[in-house]
Amino acid sequence: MPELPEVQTIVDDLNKKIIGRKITAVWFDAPKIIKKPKARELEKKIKGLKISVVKRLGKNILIYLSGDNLLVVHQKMTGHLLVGRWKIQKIAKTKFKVTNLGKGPLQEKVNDYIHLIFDLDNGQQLALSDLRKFAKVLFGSKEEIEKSADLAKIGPDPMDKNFKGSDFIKSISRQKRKIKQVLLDQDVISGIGNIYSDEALFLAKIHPFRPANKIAKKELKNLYSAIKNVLKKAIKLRGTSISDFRDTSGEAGSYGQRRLVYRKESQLCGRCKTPIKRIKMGGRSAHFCPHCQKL
DNA sequence: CGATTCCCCTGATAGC
DNA sequence: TGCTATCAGGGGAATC
Repeated sequence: MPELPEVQTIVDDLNKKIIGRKITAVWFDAPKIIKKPKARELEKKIKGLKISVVKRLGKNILIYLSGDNLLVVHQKMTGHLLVGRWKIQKIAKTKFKVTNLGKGPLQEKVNDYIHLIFDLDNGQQLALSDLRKFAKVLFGSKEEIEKSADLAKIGPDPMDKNFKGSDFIKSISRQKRKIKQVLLDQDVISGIGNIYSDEALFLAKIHPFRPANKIAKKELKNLYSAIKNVLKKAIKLRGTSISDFRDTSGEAGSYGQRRLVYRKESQLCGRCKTPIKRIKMGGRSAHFCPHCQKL
C-alpha cells in the first residue's frame, strides 16, 4: 500500500515524465473515484490545462496545472498511477477492457483495474488503476483544493528538513494513544502507514502498543531517527511491493526484501531470533518482536 | 477527549 | 467443483 516512499517514487517519476504536457482528453469508468467535482465536470474543466509540477503532501499526489488549478490523487491501498499507452474496448454496456499497448511490466493485471485515463499531448497517457476503487481524486482551483478538509489538516512531513526531533517529541509525547496509532494518524505526522510504522518501531525497540506519553524522550529521539532512516532507505529502494505497489512504469520497489518485521509473522527477529508476532489493533495489524520491543 | 465499529471494494483463502 | 464467509486495509464518519 503506498506510503510516503511509494508516493515519493510516483511523484519523482511524474516529474520526469509528464511536466509541460497538456491534458487533451479524459476517460473514466468509475466516476465514484472522482470525489470533486463531478466526473463530467472535471473532464470539461481539465481539458487543455498544462501540467506544471508534481508534489507530495503526506500520501497525496498533487499535480499542479496551468491557471492555478490542482489535481489531487490519493492512491489509498491499491491505487496505481501509471504512464504509458492503452487501448480501451467496450465489452458490455458499462464494462471496458483496458489493454496496455507498450511492452514490459505494464503487461501485468494492473491494466484490468484502470478506471481513469488522462490523454496527454505527446501521445502518452496518465492512468489511475485501482483494484479496490478506494482511491480518491480531487480537482479544482489550487486555493480551493489546498484549503479543503482533505489536505488542510495534514501534519508535518518526516522528510521535511524543517521537521526537527524536538517538534516530533513535542507532538508525540502529548498523545495518550498507542504509539503505533499515533504514527498512523496523518494529522499528527504525515506519510507513515502500516509498513513503516512497524519497521520504525522495531528499529527504535518500542512496542507498538505502548502509550505515546509513556515513552522516554531518549526513546522518542531514537524513534525520530528510525523513521527518517527507514523512509530514506525505502525511497532509495523505490518503495515496498509486498502488496502490489508498482511505480509509474509498473516496476516493483525493493524495500520489501530488506524489511525487518512487516508481514513476517513467525519468522525470526534479525536481532534476537525470537519469532515475530502479529497482533491486531482496530482494523490494522502490527508486527513486532516481543522480546526486543518492550511495552 | 479517546476508543471502537462500520463502510467503501474485491481478490485471496479457508471451510464445508 | 462451487458456494459462502472472512479478511486485508487508508481514512473518514458515526457511535459509544
